[in-house]
Amino acid sequence: MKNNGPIETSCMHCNVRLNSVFNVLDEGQVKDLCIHKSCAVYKKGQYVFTENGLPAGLFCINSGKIKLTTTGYDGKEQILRLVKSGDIVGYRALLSNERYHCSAVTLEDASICIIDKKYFFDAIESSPKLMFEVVKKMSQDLKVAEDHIVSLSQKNVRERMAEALLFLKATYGFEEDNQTINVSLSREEIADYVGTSTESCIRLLSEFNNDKLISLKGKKISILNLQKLIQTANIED
Amino acid sequence: MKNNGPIETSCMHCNVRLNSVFNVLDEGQVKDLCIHKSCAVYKKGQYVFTENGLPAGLFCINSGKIKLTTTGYDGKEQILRLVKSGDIVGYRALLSNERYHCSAVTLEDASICIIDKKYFFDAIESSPKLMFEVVKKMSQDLKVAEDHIVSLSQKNVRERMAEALLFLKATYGFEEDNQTINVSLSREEIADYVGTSTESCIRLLSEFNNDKLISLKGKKISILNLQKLIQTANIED
DNA sequence: AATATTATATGATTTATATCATATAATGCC
DNA sequence: GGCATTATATGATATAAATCATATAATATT
Repeated sequence: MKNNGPIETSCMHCNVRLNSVFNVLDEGQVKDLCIHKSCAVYKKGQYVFTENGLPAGLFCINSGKIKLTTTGYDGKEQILRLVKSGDIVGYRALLSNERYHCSAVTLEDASICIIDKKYFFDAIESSPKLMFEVVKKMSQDLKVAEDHIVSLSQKNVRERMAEALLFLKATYGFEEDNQTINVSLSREEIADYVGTSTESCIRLLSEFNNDKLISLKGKKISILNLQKLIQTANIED
Repeated sequence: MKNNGPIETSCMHCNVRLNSVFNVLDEGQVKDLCIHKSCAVYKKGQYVFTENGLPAGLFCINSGKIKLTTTGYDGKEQILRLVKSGDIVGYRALLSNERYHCSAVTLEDASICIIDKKYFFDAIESSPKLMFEVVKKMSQDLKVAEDHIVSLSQKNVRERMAEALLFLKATYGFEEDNQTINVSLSREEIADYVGTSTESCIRLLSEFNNDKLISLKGKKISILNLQKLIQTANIED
């Protein structure tokens, strides 16, 4: 049932302005852009692009959540970035004219546009504003990556686990109850982000649960004591 | 004696083309650029810019080696990037209009140009080629950072140490003897890159030395058995 | 619905690596 | 040149976290 390719849909209903980097474009530019993009619907677990593939364009997430993963040593998966609606993905390889060094997989059903490569390059060349937006996006991703490096180098697993929960909350926000993190990841996926074993991940979540920092209901994690979670993460401020 | 500020020198003797991103400029553009940059000589250990500072321009390394470091938890230093002559530094914060999130410190005496901020922005706006060069640079740094994340998440200290030596070799190359890595870092600095304790770093270098993978002479490290070091690093290929 | 498969959970054990301790070598300083 | 400081080295110990093992719960599959 899975991985049978995305279902193409009309592009008329999706609003490209959703994607923050395009907010700098004016009405005419957006209209023009829409001609050169096509939308597709992806089922949960489908690949948007894969490691070592060649970029054909820029992907814009209209709805749904995406993980960017790379295959590490002994085939172990590493989650590099987590992406939400409004974000662009695949811009790095596209801009630097390289193959993808990671894969993009949907974490839930998603609607994603692809903007034609040639058109995108024309667009950023003619609109410095747009170019700066994309540059800012990459700059932000670089900062996040380097923060992750410091965390992995200097923090223990417990601290990183608490930090990861705060990161998930910051990225995807809460559900209507104002405490449940609005994303469903398996314990293994969380471990693949934190850089630990699945067992250690499960154990620590259990501990946090026992300590009433969080509560667990299946894959859904609720933050009960934000202050204590921040303390556990050992965040400086 | 240290940190008494860089000594300003004439800009006439330094060739901006050294800096790879500027290779795409033509003769006239280089000449123009030279008017808007100023060179400075730094002693070993001096700060080029510091964490939380505001960027005044783009730094180009004419000669010397630089480390980009950030202060982690409990004040522990993390080395994020290592830079050599021809490279640019401080571009991330400059482009995204943010404060520096890391400091740049010279590892040896260095000659560094600073290109005026306003002029640099004009230059990249008028020259898409230059813009793309800078974007490629950031893209490369992002890739390296994400590779580092995978390594920190999935490899043990021994593997990361071997990998770090290969990284130092790839970055700075060998001396004339074709085996001595052309950079002098303290054991603590290497540990701050690898993400381990100074003691573990010293111990592992000692081990590699005993196993004839490398040889040690003060801060100078020579690679004696590249093949075995690659194996130890557990590099896939 | 029944069975197979995968995900979550938790205990027991091992191991890598940090930490603490102390010694020696190298470097900076008056 | 001699003294202080810092860097390197190595041993002993503690401990965080991986690994191995097994059980149960939750999902898929037929």
